Amino acid sequence: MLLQAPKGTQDLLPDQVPLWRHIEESSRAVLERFGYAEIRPPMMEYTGLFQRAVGEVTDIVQKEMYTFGSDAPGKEDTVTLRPELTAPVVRACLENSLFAKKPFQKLYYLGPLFRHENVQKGRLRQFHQVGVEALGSYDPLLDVETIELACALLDGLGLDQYEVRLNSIGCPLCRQEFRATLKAALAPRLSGMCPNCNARFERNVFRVLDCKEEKCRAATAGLPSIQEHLCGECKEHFGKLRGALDGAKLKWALDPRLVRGFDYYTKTVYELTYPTLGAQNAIGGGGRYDGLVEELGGPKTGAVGFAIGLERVLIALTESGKAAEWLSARERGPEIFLCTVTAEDRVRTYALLRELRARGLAADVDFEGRGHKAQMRTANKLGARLVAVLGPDEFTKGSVKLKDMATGTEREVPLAGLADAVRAAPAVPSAPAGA
RNA sequence: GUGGGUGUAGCUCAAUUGGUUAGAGCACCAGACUGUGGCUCUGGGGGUUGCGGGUUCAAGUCCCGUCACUCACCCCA
Repeated sequence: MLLQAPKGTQDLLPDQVPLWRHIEESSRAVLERFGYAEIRPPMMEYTGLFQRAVGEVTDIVQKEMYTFGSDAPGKEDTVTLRPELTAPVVRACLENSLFAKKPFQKLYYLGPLFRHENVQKGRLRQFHQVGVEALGSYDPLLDVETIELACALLDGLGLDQYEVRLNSIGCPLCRQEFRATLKAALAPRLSGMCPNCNARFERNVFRVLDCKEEKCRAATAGLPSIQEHLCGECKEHFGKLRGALDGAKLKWALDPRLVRGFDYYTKTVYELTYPTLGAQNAIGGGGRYDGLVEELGGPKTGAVGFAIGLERVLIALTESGKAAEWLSARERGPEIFLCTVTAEDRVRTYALLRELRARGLAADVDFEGRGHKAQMRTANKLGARLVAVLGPDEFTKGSVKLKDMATGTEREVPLAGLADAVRAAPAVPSAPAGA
């Protein structure tokens, strides 16, 4: 291969773009129904933003960022292709003083992110997320809203196999206490655990809890849960959240081992998983991050958010058959395709085409110099609703036969009134027949 | 970074113990009383077997190297 797209990137070809637009449009409709407004931060940010927000010791910051473009050697002005969007959104809010006008903001985003990591199923270097950030409230009901919104986004696409896993990882205070307890309990058992967990013990003890190794699971089986170590405030918040969630009749499961990768999460964390996604079975995830806005130099602000991975949505959509279902049901193709008979007809036909388009109709014509029959085949393949054949006879008589491709019936209309006739023709959805 | 799997036509895949001119389905193109799509039938175009080297009378097949894709570990959406 002489030419190839960079590893972990992909071309979205014309036949798959409609599905992406479907995902995007469906998402926007749901998001706006929930009162969220779109924000579009740039594709790159100064590197320091992510270092501060995501955390120096995370994998993302340590080895997955695309960083480049310093103006001068030694200066701290390199930029990084955004590996996540919570930090950029918060930065944009602060920089543009959005809180001054309105202390409570409900925002959503939809677009590509970049992480330099090894690819596998459901994991790319350039990938897409739809996500929300609700900033300016500590209300547990807001946590509930975001969870329900995440579910509604999947529901809106007909995805119904997801599971919601929920946990609270407490505030920095109770978490620190729990970390100490956990380490103390784990230390004597380390020798019997996998090398990974030994590394996690230093890096991020909580991760030890969701190790898949049998011996590690056994070692952590009887360990204390974070649930028992939450401070009063965190416990109350989580209690209210759970109560409200039960009221919503949403199926969810408490998972005391659930932890999230970014430093900024506090209290509520949750994850939506989907079967058939492979090892990367999370289709979305999020949580509360009450400390981040202040950490980035803003006022003390409560906030919750989540992100859903669009490539993973697409996998779920495809493997559940929903994608094929949607594709076959959708309308497609031009309203009218003009077939010519002789080469001389082509210029006059093109003039007619121009007129139809000017009247707001989706119209098309052959550009490959194909025969008449082949033009009909093209019209059929494109999914054209109507076909008009324009040969010497038609231009002489000043009238043309308009063929309905779904029924095969034809009717005679005056050439001058073609646009009106196309408009008036009953709009039956047309798919290529016999497929 | 590490480990497994796979690279043959646009796509999905065949090809015996190494043995003629590397095949099929789909897709594409063209025809089937010369101005009408789908369905059917007939015909046609299309391959540096990822790339490079080696063994052999002979390599898609065996060996070495390399590249790519893919799945998984780590981590995440």
